[in-house]
Amino acid sequence: MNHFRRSTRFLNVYICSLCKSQQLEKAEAALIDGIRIGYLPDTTTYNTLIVGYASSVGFDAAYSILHRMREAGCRPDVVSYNSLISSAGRCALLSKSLELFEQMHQVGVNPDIWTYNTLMNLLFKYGKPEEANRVFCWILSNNVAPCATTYNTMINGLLKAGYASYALRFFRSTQRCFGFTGGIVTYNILINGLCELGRFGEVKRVLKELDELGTTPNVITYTTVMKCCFRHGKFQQGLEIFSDMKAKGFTFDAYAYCTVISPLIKMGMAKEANECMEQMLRTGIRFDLVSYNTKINLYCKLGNLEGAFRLIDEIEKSGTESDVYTHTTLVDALCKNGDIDKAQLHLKHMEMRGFKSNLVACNSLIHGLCQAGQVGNAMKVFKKMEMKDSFTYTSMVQGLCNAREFLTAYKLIRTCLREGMTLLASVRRAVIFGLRVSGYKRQARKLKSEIRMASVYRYEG
DNA sequence: TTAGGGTTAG
Repeated sequence: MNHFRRSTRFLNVYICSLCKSQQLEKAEAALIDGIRIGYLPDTTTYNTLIVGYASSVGFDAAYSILHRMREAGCRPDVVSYNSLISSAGRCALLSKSLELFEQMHQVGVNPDIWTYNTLMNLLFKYGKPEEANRVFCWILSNNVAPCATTYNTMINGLLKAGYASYALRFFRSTQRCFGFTGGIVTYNILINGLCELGRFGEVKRVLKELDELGTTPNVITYTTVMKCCFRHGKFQQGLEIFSDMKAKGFTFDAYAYCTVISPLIKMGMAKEANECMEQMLRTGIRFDLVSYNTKINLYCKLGNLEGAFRLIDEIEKSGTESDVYTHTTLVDALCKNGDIDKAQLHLKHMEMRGFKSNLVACNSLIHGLCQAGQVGNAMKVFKKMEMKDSFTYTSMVQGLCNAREFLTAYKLIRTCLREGMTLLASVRRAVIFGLRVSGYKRQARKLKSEIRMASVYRYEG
């Protein structure tokens, strides 16, 4: 008996390593070979396959393992259900996750703290913070012991839902009532959430608290603060953090590299970004989709569009699906290159592949059409767009000014202001100047005063 | 089997 148990354990370890490297066919073959020579698969074997199928194929494939498991006489346990609940959530199937939670009760499998943590996380992720909070209260009232992940999930979810003050109060109360001190993960969650909300004073206080606790910041802490600096225009400070990380000997992962490469591209420092990318390639890091998208963006900015398109094949060969970022980056590059026809063709290609029309791609197209002097065509795209933002209006108004259609630009800019959006100052000035020199002095005065009023309103708001 | 950082447009 012990012999079989030990052998099954070896079989499970082997199947697990195959699943992790996405070799599902080999994992299935190992299972068949194992049975043939008398190593009976157990619940852990099938749980391993659930995780393998969930990460490489998808929820349905993972769910089908549950039936195979029962047919083989193995009873699904809490790990089987937790893995499936999590997989359904990753595939945007929240109702399926909740269904599986119900099913657990019906078949007599008791949920554990992992089940509740996963559910809470999914409820926050899909915009249901009240329900996530109800799960937390349920945990407490039913004497299930929360763990660090439970508190961290609550803090993260509350911050992402915009309840920063409540998240901080929640953290303080877990410290007081449950003796939860919080570790580096908690502090990283707090720093990231507060950075996203622009509450830099509190970020500084949290960083100080981390230091006082004697906890060493890790690569995630640094990456988070660095991104925050770049996002708020503090490029020099961001680059200093990057140098500091190198000096301290941090091992850079794909997240850290992408965090620094993208702002370098944005700042027009393509040469430096390329050096950083080459460094990233030298480390042999496995490229995931975001890394590939960053590389595609870099190639586009270096003018290597052919190389950028070749990278799509590389992505697909690596077994990853390209996404809306991949294609939108290419549409923008084609527009900037003046290849408007190719950009429009690529947009059609995106639609055929099931990508919905997206704001960024339309904005790039409007900008490209205006730059190419096709203001009429740009206006057609503009009118068809269901959603517009300040980028849309800025490009369109700029295009109209270049075409000396100041009255139309005047009407658009007023709509934009009414909707509470801002335009680049240079574009606002161009419209006012254009109106004046074209003899529309009254409209120019009116617009100037409306712009002033809108800025006062925003300031007071 | 659960929680934290990275990608596109004016």
